[in-house]
Amino acid sequence: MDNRKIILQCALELFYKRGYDATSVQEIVEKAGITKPTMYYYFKSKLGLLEALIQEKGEPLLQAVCEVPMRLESFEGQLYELARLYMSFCRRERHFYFFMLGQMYSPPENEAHKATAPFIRKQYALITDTFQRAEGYLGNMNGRQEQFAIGFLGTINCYMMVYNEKSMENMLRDENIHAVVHQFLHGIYS
Amino acid sequence: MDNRKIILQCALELFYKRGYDATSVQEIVEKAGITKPTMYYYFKSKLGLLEALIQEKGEPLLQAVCEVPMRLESFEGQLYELARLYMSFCRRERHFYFFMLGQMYSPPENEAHKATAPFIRKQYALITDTFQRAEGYLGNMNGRQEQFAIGFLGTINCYMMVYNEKSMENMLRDENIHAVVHQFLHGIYS
DNA sequence: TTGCCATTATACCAATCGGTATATAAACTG
DNA sequence: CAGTTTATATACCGATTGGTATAATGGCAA
Repeated sequence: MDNRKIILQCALELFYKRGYDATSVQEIVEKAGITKPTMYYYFKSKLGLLEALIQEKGEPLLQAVCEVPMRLESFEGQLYELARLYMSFCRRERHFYFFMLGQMYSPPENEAHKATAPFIRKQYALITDTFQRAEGYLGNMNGRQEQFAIGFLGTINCYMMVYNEKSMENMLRDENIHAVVHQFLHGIYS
Repeated sequence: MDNRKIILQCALELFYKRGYDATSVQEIVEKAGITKPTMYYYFKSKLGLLEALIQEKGEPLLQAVCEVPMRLESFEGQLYELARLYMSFCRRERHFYFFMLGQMYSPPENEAHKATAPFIRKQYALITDTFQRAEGYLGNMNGRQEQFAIGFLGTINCYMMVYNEKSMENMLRDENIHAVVHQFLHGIYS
């Protein structure tokens, strides 16, 4: 099999379990069954390895989020579709998603944070656009579009954390997707 | 001044900026203007230093959260008081709070995560109790008390992240406290 | 003064860190 | 076949890591 992909996968699992800083290059190459120069041949540094990981695992999510408004006209429909998208992605790429989630809250001066920040900012920008386009439907948001985006993704992430501790199998059922969006739109009452 | 407290404060600022793993003992003692054996005299290890930090900075928050239901009868009043408490604490101990927030999402096998997990679990337990006691008011929650607790704290944390990037001065105004709890209870509509 | 105990520093440890110079093996190219 | 490129390993680098053995302070009690 392709050594490059093996390295990426092993690195992801170790980054997820131990974090970027705490994972040594030595551990990665041992797990991958290769040696250091091989890793430095494909990725010019430990940071380069992380960047490649973000690029190759993250791009499909950004692409999918991008395409949602092109397929759906209703604002609420877009929200449901986004929730479904994120939960589906999180189930498929669980280690990657929770690793990124952790980086989001990690110190801004951190090397790993800087590598992850653009990917996360792109997500927020796309979701903020979704609220921006709903201006006629939601009324005047007083520039709180980004706050809504953060709150929306935050609510989804809370749910995913809950399901992560039980099982993620049921998470994708329509009633659960509905519950997340409903909580964001209408709160826990009703 | 007390060297012990200087070490704790310097460690916190470095942990916040760079993360626990990426911060070396050498950096801490240099910033504190002392040498390594002094640090190892007060805290027997780097991990011991972190544990002392969590204990001494975190205990007041747990204590305050504990006392909320003793002072207030109304469920919604308790929620407002909790939101005010967290925002006030976050403003007073900003570096500590965001450091803990980052640890919450960090890998479970991580040494630093294990040290912070009990503190975070205690918080969730106390908030879960608040929802449990509101059973008569909220109706049957079908065992979703903990999910509500996670969602409630999650919503508050999202708001604090938003205010952290602007200014935290206005965060404590009554209308903002109200907005957070209202979003949790009634959603972004209404 | 004497002795004890709390506090701090000098100087060091083995282990590990990210990264590389160099050599080699295999595969493609002419 | 020879020459080049791609892919991999051995063996090493200086720097830094968390941690400590040892000794010197300083103040306080007897």
